[in-house]
Amino acid sequence: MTLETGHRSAPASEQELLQRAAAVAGQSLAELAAMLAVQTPADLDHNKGWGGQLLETWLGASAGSQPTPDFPELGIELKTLPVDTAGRPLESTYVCTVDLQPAPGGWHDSLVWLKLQKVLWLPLVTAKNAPPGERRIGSALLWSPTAEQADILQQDWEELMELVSAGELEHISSRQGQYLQIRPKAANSRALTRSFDSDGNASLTLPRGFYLRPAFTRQILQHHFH
Amino acid sequence: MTLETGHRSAPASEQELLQRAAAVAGQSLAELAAMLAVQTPADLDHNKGWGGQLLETWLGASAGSQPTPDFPELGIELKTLPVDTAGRPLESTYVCTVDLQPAPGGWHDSLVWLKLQKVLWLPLVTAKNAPPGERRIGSALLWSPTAEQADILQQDWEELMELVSAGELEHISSRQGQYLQIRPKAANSRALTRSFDSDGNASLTLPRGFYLRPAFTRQILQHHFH
DNA sequence: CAGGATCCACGTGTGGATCCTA
DNA sequence: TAGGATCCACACGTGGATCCTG
Repeated sequence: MTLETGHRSAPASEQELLQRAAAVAGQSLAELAAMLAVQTPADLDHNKGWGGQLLETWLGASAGSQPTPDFPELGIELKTLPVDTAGRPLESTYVCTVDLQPAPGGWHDSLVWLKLQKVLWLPLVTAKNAPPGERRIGSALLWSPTAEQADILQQDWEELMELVSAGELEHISSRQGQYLQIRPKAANSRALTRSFDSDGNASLTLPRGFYLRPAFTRQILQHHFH
Repeated sequence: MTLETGHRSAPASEQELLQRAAAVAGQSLAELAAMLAVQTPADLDHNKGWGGQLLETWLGASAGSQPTPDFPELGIELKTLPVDTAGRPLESTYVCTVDLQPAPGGWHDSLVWLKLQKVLWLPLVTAKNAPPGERRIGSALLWSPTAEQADILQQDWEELMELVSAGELEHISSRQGQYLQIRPKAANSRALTRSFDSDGNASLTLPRGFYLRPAFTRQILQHHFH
């Protein structure tokens, strides 16, 4: 394995992407950070995305924050997934921002579907109270939803977007959705973004994001590694 | 409706049983207790089975505590089910005692299967902190497991009984089993009953029972009352 | 502002314990 | 001791809040 620093070219194929992931499987994030000449923080309190961005760099994901999959040419989205020592996901997984002034369009036009069609799940094994550097990179899983999973994701998305489109944002609860939920996605609870109410009038509300529930990502990992 | 006291003859048919159940649907347990000339306790702390036994009396279930369905001629087991005001089961449901020195025999010979083949679920609507007399009798549901439900119950039973038969009782956790679990069923944690260990030697352990998880009975009621 | 995510207080669920009757 | 069940402390899950980077 060659030690490289700085940015890296995008992988040319699924195979190359999987090889890059396999090359660091078993390593700690501190080891990967050293290879990339990046500092390892003592905690994630003020840098929650550190692990994900470290692996984006290593794997050669497109820089920047664009509403597209991380590897546009491959149609693959990268998601790191904090798991406990038994391999069970510990947190929900952010998918994308909810468009609160949505253009017309169905599930198959949605950003959620675009991003979830093919995902490279990269477990980060996180022991209790362990610092970020001690997290270990697990075996990557290149996943696409089964027909059943896609059906339920679509149902969830349609149920939620129906309310968004009707301006019923205040009637959306994080408890809705079997696999997919809508939760706040903002700097803080005072942040505001443009939306509209049920009368069609412009208004301002807390920005929201789509998230996958832990129960769903647990199912995905169990299904493949059990 | 005739007011009757004391014991009642067993119902001669499913239809008669369902009619007796329908006759008290909507009533409070205090009203039923008055009809049966039974005292209503102020709480259930020292009489947890009061509601169940009241309805056994009203419906004409066989007296006594025998390891058979409550209506042997009809092959029907009666289960009262405490539910919240939204109709969601609040507690697990006791099925029967676990035989800790089991005779050989499969799922279809088991007491669990015998009792669960046909169950009359009788919801008892229980508002928060409401006394026993204020519980209201709901609409009865005569249920038999679907093929899928029966499959999972069988899987659970086989997984659990394999451990019991191997004397691995101490390795059984209440967390095992998707629908069916094994939990203590005793006067207290010092109670002991005969069993044997993994070396085949006689020993004494806490008596256990089979229980249905609330998630399962919620599924049953939802499926029928949607 | 979109994407990279985690933090943590608090409500819900339930595993273990328990009680009465026949 | 089998059957009728419920009680309740506490672990666990998660909904709402939050933080950094490009």
